[in-house]
Amino acid sequence: MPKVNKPTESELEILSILWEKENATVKEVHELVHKTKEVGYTTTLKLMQIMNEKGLVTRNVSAKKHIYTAVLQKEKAQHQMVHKIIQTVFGGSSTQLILQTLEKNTPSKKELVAIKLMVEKLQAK
Amino acid sequence: MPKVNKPTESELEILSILWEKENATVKEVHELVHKTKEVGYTTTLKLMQIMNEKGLVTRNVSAKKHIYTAVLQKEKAQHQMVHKIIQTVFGGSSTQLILQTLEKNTPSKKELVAIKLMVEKLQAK
DNA sequence: TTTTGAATACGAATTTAATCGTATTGATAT
DNA sequence: ATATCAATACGATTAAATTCGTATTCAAAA
Repeated sequence: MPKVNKPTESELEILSILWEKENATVKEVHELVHKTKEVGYTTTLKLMQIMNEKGLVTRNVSAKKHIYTAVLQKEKAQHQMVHKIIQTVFGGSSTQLILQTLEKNTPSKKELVAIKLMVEKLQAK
Repeated sequence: MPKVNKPTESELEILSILWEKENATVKEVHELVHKTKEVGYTTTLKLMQIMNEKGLVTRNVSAKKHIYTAVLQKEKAQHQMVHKIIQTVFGGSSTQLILQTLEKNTPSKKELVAIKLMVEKLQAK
């Protein structure tokens, strides 16, 4: 088993930032994290170092300011999380998740069209 | 704020069982939990007692074997979790979640029809 | 009644995650 | 070269979740 590096809550927050910015220094990440949470700089630093050890991110150390990049890709994390949620609270049915999400968050006209197109594309196969 | 009792990982596992069985004793819950995880009886017991303190479950104590029932309802938990995931890894777009889930877990013909019907129902409004 | 065993209660240890203070490093401006 | 200061390294503490051992309780069988 290739080991599923499930990021923790805080790690996910940092990953989101890295996905957004492609890559970033600790300072840049911290500035964004700090907007949301009251937390010290070295806390963010430490978390990113741990994430590096875990292999969730890599970093370029050639300069003094290390440049971090996400290793765990967004799509992978999305899939992991969706899969988990389907198994734990939707009895393994992705359709249940979809139906309920449609009901609770009625998408815009445009989005509904996009979803319908996707369904039809899958039906065509 | 009415306080969002976010269940932990282990608590969720127990809740799933209670949702399934409507209500259950510690022994019944533990037997199922134990199939998946190597964990002692008193661990499950303690968790359920803590969940009771938190208000995630209630219990009927009139007999020696306490009967536990979920307070946090399945739909509520589903919604909480879906909402969270949409915010953290799908940039707030429920449609992104839906499209990706469709792609990754191609539902059956029948399910595709159900989803399409739901979309059309929403479009009609 | 007394014994027995299943069940709960509860304290405490362990593990994992998050936080932070202080030490050290290294580039750059003087 | 040296002082400065931004940046990283790292140990240690705190907090939260999980685990479990032992004590206690209680109903039913003997």
